[in-house]
Amino acid sequence: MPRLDSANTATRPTKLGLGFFRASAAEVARALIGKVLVRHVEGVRLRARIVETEAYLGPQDLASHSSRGRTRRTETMFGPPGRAYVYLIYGIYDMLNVVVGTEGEAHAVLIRAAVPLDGWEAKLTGPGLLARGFGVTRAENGVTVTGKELYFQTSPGYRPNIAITPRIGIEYAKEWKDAPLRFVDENAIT
DNA sequence: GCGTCGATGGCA
DNA sequence: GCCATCGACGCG
Repeated sequence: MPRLDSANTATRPTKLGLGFFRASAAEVARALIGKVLVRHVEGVRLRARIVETEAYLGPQDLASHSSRGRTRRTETMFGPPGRAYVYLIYGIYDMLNVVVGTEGEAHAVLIRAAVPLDGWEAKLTGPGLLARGFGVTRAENGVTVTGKELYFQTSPGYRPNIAITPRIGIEYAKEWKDAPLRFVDENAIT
């Protein structure tokens, strides 16, 4: 009797490759719910299951930084997918995003919250705290998210219960403020 | 429990 | 003069 492949892959997390990030921002944002963010830094491995994301589209999306055009800050967004777009907000917090879609499109997914794994104690209940908890700062702007220090994994056997809502903190974005581009895992307590 | 507000810096 | 935020504070 042959061993079932699905039984194999169902027990071991696999790393998400570049292809995963070539889809639309909404698709990637939704697909990242329940996946695991992994960070290797200074000999330590940090892992957390993603429970909240938001999709930011190209220049037409008034909530997206790309709507202000290609500038020094947004340069990474307009680059190839599969890289981290990290910027400072309110002078205090760094935000971790992943560039997705195709190069030049400037679509990105904001990682907003996660649940720490492996006994790691951390508060990752918002984008500012998440980046801080993972030690991600603007120094990581432009690094690949399919490398050794920062990457995503599947979470075999985990089934998120996904809710879709408007994005947070973008009241200024006119007709885009109500766009259903925020994805939340209802299994998690937020 | 909820609303309000200050911190703090890069950006257009 | 804005912010893709957070936590502290004041209510009652």
